[in-house]
Amino acid sequence: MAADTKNVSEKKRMAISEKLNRLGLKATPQRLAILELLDGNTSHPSAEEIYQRLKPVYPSLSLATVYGTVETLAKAGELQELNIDPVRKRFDPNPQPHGHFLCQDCGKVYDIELDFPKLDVPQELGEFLAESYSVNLYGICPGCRKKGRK
Amino acid sequence: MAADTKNVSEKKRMAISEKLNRLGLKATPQRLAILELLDGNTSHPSAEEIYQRLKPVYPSLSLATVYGTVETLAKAGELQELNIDPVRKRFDPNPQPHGHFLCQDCGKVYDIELDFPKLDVPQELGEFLAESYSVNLYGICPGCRKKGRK
DNA sequence: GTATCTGCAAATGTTTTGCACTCCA
DNA sequence: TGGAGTGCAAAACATTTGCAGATAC
Repeated sequence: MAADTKNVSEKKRMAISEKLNRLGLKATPQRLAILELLDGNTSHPSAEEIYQRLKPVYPSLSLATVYGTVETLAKAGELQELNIDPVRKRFDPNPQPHGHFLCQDCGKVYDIELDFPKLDVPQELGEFLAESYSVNLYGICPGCRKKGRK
Repeated sequence: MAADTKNVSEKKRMAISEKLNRLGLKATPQRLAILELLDGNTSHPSAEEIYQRLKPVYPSLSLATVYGTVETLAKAGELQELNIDPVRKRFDPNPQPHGHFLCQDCGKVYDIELDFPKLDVPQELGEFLAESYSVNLYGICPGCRKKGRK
């Protein structure tokens, strides 16, 4: 069991490592850790949250490195920066445009399915050239609605 | 001519003043100035830009007052705060949800028409209750495309 | 070996806050 | 006149930057 788990994360780490090299980026332990944390993560953490989660495991990790890494990865198209939260950037390992919902009660960001048409990007919109887009919703999430009903 | 212009802005100011009172807000010179500046303004200024524009006319105006005023007005539903620019909030006098385009070259924010369906808000989306939403596009604006082509 | 990357600390820029004073209703 | 609103200065955050030392390739 433990061996299996280890194999799985080994494999995952190797895949991430190769992906980084393919992008011309060095596969440093910090980058591996950040990408591994984000992989399949739907909590849309901020830079600070990523830092706090990894600090216990990589005590030498610096917040500036987290900022640098997510910026590099966003530019490489491996993840997206979300401007949904007015206070801080959030990061999403899924670089495809999709809807997000910010709960104004608990501050959590959720992926959300919309029947909005997908927009292919880059796309010409009149004389504007759109290279990416985002759909942000604001309101109350299911959990907070239940709490509110008390 | 000058008299007409004065009448027009007099009327406008009175309308704004009444609107504020209707909302239970005091019609202070600062609020009138901010609302008058924003009225019909499609440049989506930041708090700092509003402050810089009004400072020459109202030298005592404080940046904190600008922040307070736009927050109050946004809560009252009279304008909307845009989270499109990762660095600073922008303000739009049109409180209706509509598309925005941020030019990654010049930093200008444009209103944009989309054939995306309008979403009535508040709206139930599964168990989520959406109270507002925004569609943000990122790319290059017509002016910057022309410049880039040089 | 070397260009890239990291960590640290300081700087920057935006937004918020506390509080005394002012002024609109 | 009283409570809401303003201005000021300081504080609080999020993010960026410069640079010296470390390290992946």
